[in-house]
Amino acid sequence: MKQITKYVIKNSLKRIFLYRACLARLKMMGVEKVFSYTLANDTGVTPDQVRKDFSEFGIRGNKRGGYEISDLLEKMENIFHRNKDHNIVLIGMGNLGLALSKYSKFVQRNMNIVATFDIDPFKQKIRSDIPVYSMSRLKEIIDRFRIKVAILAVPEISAQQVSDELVRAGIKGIVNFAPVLLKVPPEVVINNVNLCDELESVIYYVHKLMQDEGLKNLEILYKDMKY
Amino acid sequence: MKQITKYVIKNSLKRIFLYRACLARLKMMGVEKVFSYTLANDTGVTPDQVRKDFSEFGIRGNKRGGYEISDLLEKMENIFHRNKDHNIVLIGMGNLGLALSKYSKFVQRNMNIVATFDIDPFKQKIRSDIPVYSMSRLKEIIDRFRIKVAILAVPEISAQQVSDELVRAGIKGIVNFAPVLLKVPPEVVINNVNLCDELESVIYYVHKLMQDEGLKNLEILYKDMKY
DNA sequence: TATTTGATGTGAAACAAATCACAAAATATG
DNA sequence: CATATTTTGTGATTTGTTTCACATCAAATA
Ligand SMILES: NC(=O)c1ccc[n+]([C@@H]2O[C@H](COP(=O)([O-])OP(=O)(O)OC[C@H]3O[C@@H](n4cnc5c(N)ncnc54)[C@H](O)[C@@H]3O)[C@@H](O)[C@H]2O)c1
Ligand SMILES: NC(=O)c1ccc[n+]([C@@H]2O[C@H](COP(=O)([O-])OP(=O)(O)OC[C@H]3O[C@@H](n4cnc5c(N)ncnc54)[C@H](O)[C@@H]3O)[C@@H](O)[C@H]2O)c1
Repeated sequence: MKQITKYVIKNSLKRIFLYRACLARLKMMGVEKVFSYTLANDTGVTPDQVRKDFSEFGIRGNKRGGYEISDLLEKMENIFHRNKDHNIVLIGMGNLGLALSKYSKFVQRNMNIVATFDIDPFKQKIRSDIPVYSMSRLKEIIDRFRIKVAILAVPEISAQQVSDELVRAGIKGIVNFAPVLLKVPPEVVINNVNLCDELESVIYYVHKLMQDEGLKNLEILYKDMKY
Repeated sequence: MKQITKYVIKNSLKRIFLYRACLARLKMMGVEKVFSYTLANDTGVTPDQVRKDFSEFGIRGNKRGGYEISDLLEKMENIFHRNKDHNIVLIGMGNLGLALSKYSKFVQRNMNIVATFDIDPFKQKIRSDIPVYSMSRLKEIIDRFRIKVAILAVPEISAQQVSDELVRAGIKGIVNFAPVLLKVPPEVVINNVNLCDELESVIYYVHKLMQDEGLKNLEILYKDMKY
């Protein structure tokens, strides 16, 4: 009945995030306008790609004049629904969960962890701005705040079971830090973040690079690791 | 002089990690053999893809007989240099750094954080299995342990400066958790992990899914979010 | 206002990745 | 031992993504 839905975020979307981060920085520096090649230079992609990506997401500038940064950012905010607040829950207040609950960038981007949950009564006593609830109150809180997205930071062994609970409680998207492939119904979005794999990837590429040094191979590597 | 090298790990490599995780689990369960469709079922890709990926990484099974799990895992260990130990350093023992330093999966996969560093003398007093050094000892330790890979968990504002220090000390690969694009020489591999983006991606896809429900759009979404 | 300049936006072309289709090989079966 | 069956491995094909090339438009200039 349950099926695997293991997703990889599209590269063009990742690049849009990149552009946005860059634009936000430029805006802070007082810059008002950009051209596709400005963004390209700053993010390491080609100007063509910037424009194609914008085209894909329906973002348009004005010919000759480039793009108005505020305008561009506003359009992106709309695309990503960043003008509204997003309430999130976090399950598992262990090492990782605790760190994530303290991460201020989430709030800065309007993503509020409004509640955290843990099976361990001891964890429920953590003094923190965000309340730590017992798992029995999961559905109640998710319903009350109309929460659709959860961060899962429980041990591998409990991940599937907690994921099932989340889906039953109405969660539609999960950022999963446990190194397991969750089985969820097809209408639930899973984004697996596997930090071991991220580290291993780097080790893999570093080895590849050191094995056969020289520019020829650098180029091959670059092909392998496209932006 | 410095240039941006912002990489995205190739999807085929990500899938190999997926297969390996699956194989490890099957092995633990006492299974000895797999077919491409076994792996495919478990990981949500197609059997063709599994075989093509194996082909790309030079892994071969035997016709009709499928693949011997131990053999397969050994081949993968070789590809990923997992038979040897990998010494790593971690910079920034704040919320995230502390969590990462306690993550046992790194050790299980032969990736040992042998030293951590922090600018804050208070952090250097953290009682932990892994020593916390002052930044002044960075080069000394990196040289002593012949370390090539670092995890960067310092604030956004210091990330570039610390990255420069790491590169000067001989680091060739960095997993960067700060939401900035580091400028490094082309022979240094950067893997940016941006948890805000990961969360936002999920919000984006959940919205997309809810906006226009129904199976037709589910299919479109799947195209957007390929395995 | 006409002309030049410079950047966008987008089809077309080139390239890359995934799927298909089937020959080849290993095993099972009669 | 010949034949049927099953699964791999890989060219061929399709599908998707990036790069190229240039028409188009907006602004600057004369
Ligand atoms: N620590 C890290 O840096 C790190 C890095 C990457 C991935 N991860 C992954 O994140 C997850 C958490 O890692 P961690 O190091 O924080 O582990 P941890 O053991 O420190 O924390 C896990 C927390 O989950 C709680 N928990 C256990 N079962 C539960 C359940 N059924 N319902 C609710 N809560 C439950 C525990 O009480 C604990 O507080 C693991 O899957 C791990 O593999 C951790
Ligand atoms: N907390 C999280 O869950 C989280 C999640 C994703 C990304 N991040 C990113 O990871 C980084 C660290 O986040 P955090 O929450 O752990 O922050 P933090 O402030 O808790 O920790 C940062 C640590 O880096 C140390 N530091 C500062 N400047 C330094 C320097 N020049 N050299 C060495 N050490 C230095 C500080 O003393 C501190 O201990 C940030 O870039 C953040 O954006 C954090």
